[in-house]
Amino acid sequence: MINITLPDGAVRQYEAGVTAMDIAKSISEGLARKVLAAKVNGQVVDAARPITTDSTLQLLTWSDAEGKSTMWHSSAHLMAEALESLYPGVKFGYGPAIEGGFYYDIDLGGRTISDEDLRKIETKMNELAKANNVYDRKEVSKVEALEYFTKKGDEYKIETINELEDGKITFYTQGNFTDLCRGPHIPSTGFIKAIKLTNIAGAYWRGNEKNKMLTRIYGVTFPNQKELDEHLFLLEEAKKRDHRKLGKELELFTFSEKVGLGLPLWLPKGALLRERLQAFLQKAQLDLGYLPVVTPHIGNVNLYKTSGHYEKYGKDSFQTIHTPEEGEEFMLKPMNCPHHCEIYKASPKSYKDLPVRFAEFGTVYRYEQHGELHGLTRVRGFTQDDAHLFCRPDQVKEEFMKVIDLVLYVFNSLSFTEYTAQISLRHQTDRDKYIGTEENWNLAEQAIIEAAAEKGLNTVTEYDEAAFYGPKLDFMVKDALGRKWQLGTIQVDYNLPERFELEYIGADNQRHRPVMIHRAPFGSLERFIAVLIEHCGGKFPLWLTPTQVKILPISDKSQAYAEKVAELLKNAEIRAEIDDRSEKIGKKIRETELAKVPYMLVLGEKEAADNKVAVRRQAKGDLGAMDLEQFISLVQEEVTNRKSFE
RNA sequence: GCUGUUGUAGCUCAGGGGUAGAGCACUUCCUUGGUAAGGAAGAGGUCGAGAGUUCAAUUCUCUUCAACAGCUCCA
Repeated sequence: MINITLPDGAVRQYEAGVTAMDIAKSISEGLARKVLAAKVNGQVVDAARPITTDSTLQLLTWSDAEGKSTMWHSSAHLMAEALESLYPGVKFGYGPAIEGGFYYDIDLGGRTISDEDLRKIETKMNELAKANNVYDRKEVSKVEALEYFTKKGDEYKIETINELEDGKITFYTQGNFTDLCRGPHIPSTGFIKAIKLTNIAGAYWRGNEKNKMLTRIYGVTFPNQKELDEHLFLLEEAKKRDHRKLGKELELFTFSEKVGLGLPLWLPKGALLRERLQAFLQKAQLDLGYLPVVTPHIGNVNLYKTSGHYEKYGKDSFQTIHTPEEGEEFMLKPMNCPHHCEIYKASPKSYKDLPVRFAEFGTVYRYEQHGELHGLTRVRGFTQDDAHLFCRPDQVKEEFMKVIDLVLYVFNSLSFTEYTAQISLRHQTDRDKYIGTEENWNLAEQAIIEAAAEKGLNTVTEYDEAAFYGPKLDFMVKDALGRKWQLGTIQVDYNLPERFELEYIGADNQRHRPVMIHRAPFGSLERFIAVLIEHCGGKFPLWLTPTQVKILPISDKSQAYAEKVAELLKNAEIRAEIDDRSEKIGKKIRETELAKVPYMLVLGEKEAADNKVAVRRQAKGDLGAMDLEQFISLVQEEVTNRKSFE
């Protein structure tokens, strides 16, 4: 008999060789129907794997992330089976589970497939799922494995097997399909109840563009139809909220081929929204002792040679521009920090002056590959809400914590309530790509880890994600549709102060080197606004929205009263517009609703006579008539408290 | 940058080897209407750009530019 410890701490005894599925059945049949895989002593395995020694056991179901990924991985196999039956001779690359589904890279031997084919493949998959074939695991020798795939003529699998260690190779078979696979898998295909193949794309074998381009088919599966429907609904909703679509509809920004790709043009409404965001952050920063600075859009190439950016990114930047007479070289500013370092150097600093915090909404230009450009989230010219804090080594942690507070204040003010932070450290072994000493790196990494812990942030730690000059703390927010976005960033930098030979005079009357912290709560205004648009679906909070109130006179007879109301709103610093077209009120309301203007004031002879306004809230409807003063205080209260739309 | 798909009016889209289509938006006129589309008339396009095939190309072919999806990249 062996002891099995369950997650709640309960210990049960079973015969050696018992499987997770047996144990599930011994607990309840209902549970057994839901078990997709098991975690035995921390390792995810098939529910049918015999357990031979005392172990801890966690049964994995659809509600566990590992349960989902096991199901999706098995779904990739199911899709492969369907493909093989529909397109004999197809060869298979990799077919993993990914966040939100799975894909399989396949070589169709010159054949192409379309969206209609996806429906055919789905149908076949459903058929095979209903057959409820078991995913059967088999250990094979390297020779056997090679023999099998040589016979099949699948060079991709052969290449993969050649890199595997003999004795650790397993095959999984379901129905008529056998694949090289480490596993684990769900018990049988019948657990897959709802299938959607989402799209087709090209992908290089092993992600290397020198290799052959394979066809990648993406899909997602669920244990019931309802969850698939919800998933499809979210996809629809995401499409509706796409910031590129809303940006056009709400007249926030545009692009012009003539101006250049990746260079957004802000339309008046978008520009005003942007300025309000800037003003909001600027006020918060002034309160926290930041000092505004302004620097030019170009800088002498020597500036970036000093900073190290030229060496690292010069080839991938916009090329330098030259003065006609002297032949001096300038670069478009890819970063604000070198300029800020020079500002720091403009006057001698005492330890009493520190920390010094220079803030600038600095527009930077970076060459991004053509295929990378995407709406406002990936552009070639963008404005960072940048600041650089120069402090003493003993101030790093405290400054870092203050920045964390600021970032969270910004998120909360914009109703991003779910966020995590990623601590990005060096690669654990490969350290050639970093600038700076081992000692400084260790100090910086430690400061971040401690500050994040003391602030009680929900963090994940990633190695090999640090910038070349220092470790960082990146904030990821979850938007209203549950999608994750990377926004703000805080980075410790021991490198630039060294390169720019920044100094301060200490209490000991000696020269010391300050530490620099880069930080940007929004990251880039462009990207942030894109995320904000999608988060709120274009229904901006009242304090940010371009037009707060639309005044809708019922007919010309109410025009004079409408103008009077508009004047009073303007005096109260409320952004209002009058729709004075000779259209019917129904049409004006419809258009204002679609333009997502939060408040409408329907003004007719009745309101004029009573000196009132009839208030309508976007998406909610008629709120009834009230005194104008009452409406103004309603709006002002909502603005002051930075309420989210709903 | 690579692979695939797409490019027709300001927007959303239909069409198709022989004088270019709709709805919305726009302009003018009529209408003065009470909480999600009142009516009429008008204007608006080198069918992304360049070349080729053809008597004839917006339509077919090639090249190119851009957008979209994915891959690779991201200070």
